Amino acid sequence: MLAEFETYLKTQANFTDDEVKQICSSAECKKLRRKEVLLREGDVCRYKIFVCKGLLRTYSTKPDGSEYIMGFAPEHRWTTDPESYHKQVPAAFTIDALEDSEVLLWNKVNFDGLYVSVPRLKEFSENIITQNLYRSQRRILSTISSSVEERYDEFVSTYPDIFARVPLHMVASYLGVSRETLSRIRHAQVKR
Amino acid sequence: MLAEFETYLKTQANFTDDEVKQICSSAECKKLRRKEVLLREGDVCRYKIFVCKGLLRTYSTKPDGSEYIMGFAPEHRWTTDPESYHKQVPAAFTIDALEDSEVLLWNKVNFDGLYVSVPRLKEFSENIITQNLYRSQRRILSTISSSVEERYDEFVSTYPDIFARVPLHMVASYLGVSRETLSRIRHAQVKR
DNA sequence: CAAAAACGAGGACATTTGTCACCGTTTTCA
DNA sequence: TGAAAACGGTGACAAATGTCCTCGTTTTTG
Repeated sequence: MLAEFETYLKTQANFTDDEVKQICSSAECKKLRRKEVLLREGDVCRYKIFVCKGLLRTYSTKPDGSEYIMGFAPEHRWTTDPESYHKQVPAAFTIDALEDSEVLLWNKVNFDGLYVSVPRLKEFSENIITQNLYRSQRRILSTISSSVEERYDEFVSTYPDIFARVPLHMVASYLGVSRETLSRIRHAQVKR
Repeated sequence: MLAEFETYLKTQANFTDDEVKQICSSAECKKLRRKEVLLREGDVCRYKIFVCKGLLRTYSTKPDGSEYIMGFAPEHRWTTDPESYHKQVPAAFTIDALEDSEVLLWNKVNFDGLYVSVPRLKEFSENIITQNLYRSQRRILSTISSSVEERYDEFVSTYPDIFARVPLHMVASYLGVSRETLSRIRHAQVKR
């Protein structure tokens, strides 16, 4: 599991072998079964998470039990509850596995410790956060400026790999519409 | 104008006098008139921006001329086009002033240079970015899980200072609905 | 100061979307 | 493997929202 992460680190940023070794040494490997929960809403998020294999989902639950999907994290994506991790406060989101998955975990103490021995990790980490910010902003612009159909098409073409692996009702939730609405849109598209 | 920023720096993070001086010395002060454009969509965003006085707006324009408001930046808020600044690529957003404003600007070379002389600035900067990420995520959750009326109430109570200073049609744009829809919601509320 | 622009509201109507109920198929898992 | 759950779709109807229009007031600006 670590081997895959090592090649990721070397291709993404050009960390040295020694730096890679350091980063790996403070990671915790964890296998997740489908539906297994990694972080529960209300708990403090203890980890930064890197997905080696599989697919994670981040969502929020309303009192009536309905779920709202904030995002998906497939292989080679980092994820966490940023606010909970950063400030060590109760999490707003639940993170669970949509497929059997393999993840690497770093707790805050260990990860912050790495900043000392691997200074460049700080830049790398900031890059990851900033990328998540771009993604969020694009999604916001998309929701306030585009029709549901346009947003659906955008999702399919931007994340074809994810689209192929998640049920449609989760895509609907991600887009902020009902299952039925998404179904109608798809139906209208096949006719064309 | 710098005096205000200095007190901000000392209260927010506890930078030393010397660090504050360093940070200020590479800033560029700029006064903006209402409606003046600081960054134009398509140009490369050269600056990190700190608002000392006034109110800035970030928005995106569609080919038909319609504007979609990504956010507002009042006093003591940092703003920029993150992707454009970070990667020095054409900006997706326009930033202009809704009121006569005073801002401080740092270009990427200068700001990155500060990381060397003021190492703690890196943490501080990452904090700002992470806060923006929280904010974006809350907004996304809000749009996919709440009614327009709830989102309107949330906006008013979360940003009462901003709400009092921007026209309603911009709030509507920010929420992703038409002016008329917002008008109806407000009308329904006064009756209660 | 006066003309022009911006602003907020409101009505009428079409369109989109949500909700509810139901159905058949596929997948899951004990 | 067999029952149960999950999944995707559909129709009917109500509710929410967009669009287009007009109107009167306020604000801006030359």
